[in-house]
Amino acid sequence: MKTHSESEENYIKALYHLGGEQAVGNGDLAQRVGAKGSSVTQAVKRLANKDLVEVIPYKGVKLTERGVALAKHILRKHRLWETFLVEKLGFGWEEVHPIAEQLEHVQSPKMVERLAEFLGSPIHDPHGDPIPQSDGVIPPTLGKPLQQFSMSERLRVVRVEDAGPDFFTQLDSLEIKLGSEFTIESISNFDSSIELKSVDGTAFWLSHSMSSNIYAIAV
Amino acid sequence: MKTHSESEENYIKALYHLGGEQAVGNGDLAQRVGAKGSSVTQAVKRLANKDLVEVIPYKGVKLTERGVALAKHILRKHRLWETFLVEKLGFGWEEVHPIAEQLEHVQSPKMVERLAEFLGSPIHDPHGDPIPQSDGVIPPTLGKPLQQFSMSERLRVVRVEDAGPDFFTQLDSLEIKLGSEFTIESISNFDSSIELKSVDGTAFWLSHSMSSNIYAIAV
DNA sequence: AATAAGGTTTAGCTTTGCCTAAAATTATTT
DNA sequence: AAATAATTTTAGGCAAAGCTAAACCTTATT
Repeated sequence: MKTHSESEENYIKALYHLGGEQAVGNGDLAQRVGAKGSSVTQAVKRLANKDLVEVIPYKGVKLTERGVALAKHILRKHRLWETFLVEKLGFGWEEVHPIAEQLEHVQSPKMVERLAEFLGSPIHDPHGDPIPQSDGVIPPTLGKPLQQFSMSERLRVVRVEDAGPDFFTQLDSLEIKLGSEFTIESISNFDSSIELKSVDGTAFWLSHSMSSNIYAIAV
Repeated sequence: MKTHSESEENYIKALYHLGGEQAVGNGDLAQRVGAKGSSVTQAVKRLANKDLVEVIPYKGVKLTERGVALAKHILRKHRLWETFLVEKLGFGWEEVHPIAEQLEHVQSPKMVERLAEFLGSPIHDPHGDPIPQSDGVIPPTLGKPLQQFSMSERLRVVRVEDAGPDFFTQLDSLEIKLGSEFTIESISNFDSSIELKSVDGTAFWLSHSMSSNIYAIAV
């Protein structure tokens, strides 16, 4: 496996995020990597030369098999490092993303596997997102948004969307963590906000925009 | 503190390694960073613009105060990561350098301090080299080469030079680690090789080239 | 079907960072 | 002190990656 520039890896990541194995439009990709369309056209040409993507001019770009494998590997590193930062260094889940974004480019397969082992071979990161395994298998993405639960259901939070720092701050102040359990106390017909009751009996309301970024399983 | 490219950081590191706060010649720097003299001339111009070095054409380059601070900070990161890789991930001391070389460029002061704490605020890395502290103070470099000890002296290994993978392999096969204690059993007048006796009684000979890269303190 | 709008590619420029070859400067040696 | 050797800088190229503006396809609208 050759070595790739950070820029290249960022394109691969973006492509995987946007389309998985499907084709992605130039514009969407440009937006995602924060570059102009013309820069993207050039970049994907370089990637096509390295057999990481297939390009159909004016139509779209698609990861090759090799591209998908690379994307998964980068994602694996990213999520393992996030886990490290939270579990071992005591970072909050809202602050790890930008650091992991740098760490994910460090090249050392051996280190990645040792790190995974050191962390207890986790299959979900601190946000509940699945960590691709070394063989490329991706563990299940758990949970459904809180709105999809009904009155009186008991649930456990298993994943949160990365909806920006303020979202995480709000979660923290409500003491909502992965693993927290609640019961649906009531559901507003007016604005789809939800009232949750925690195990210790305290109840509180969650706006729709909050609850739609929180995923849980019935328990 | 602005952000610097990896190339820039490598020049700063090299400059610090070669001359500390003293001026360094273009050629030596070129050799150290693995580039041609002409590339170095350009690179140091860029660094001078950022006020990290002072250049006197045809004479030499010297780190500014800011440059020295940056160099120390990079070295701190490098040695903390080496410590992490050995202590937490179980790497051998011969394999951590190239990985730490990548990790040292990751930018996050907070992570560095958390990492140091996580490792127990070490002041020496797995090779016994001092880890610059967050305030820039550099702990003492311990030990003197084995040749400088005399017959019958009892010593403790506290540092080894990074003399390449084969050197480390040799150390490992002789079970010489940081902290190992020996007595000088004999010293050859012919080739300056040294016979060491370990605490458990086994004795063995060390060539001059081996022993000159091993540093110890009397104990 | 023709045209306007929108997205994509090409062309040409910029910076970083490296290269080789030639010119310039400093150091060494006779 | 002059000549030669060694080192350093300048000049001119190249590739990666970004940009803007202009040209070029596609798609949607009339």
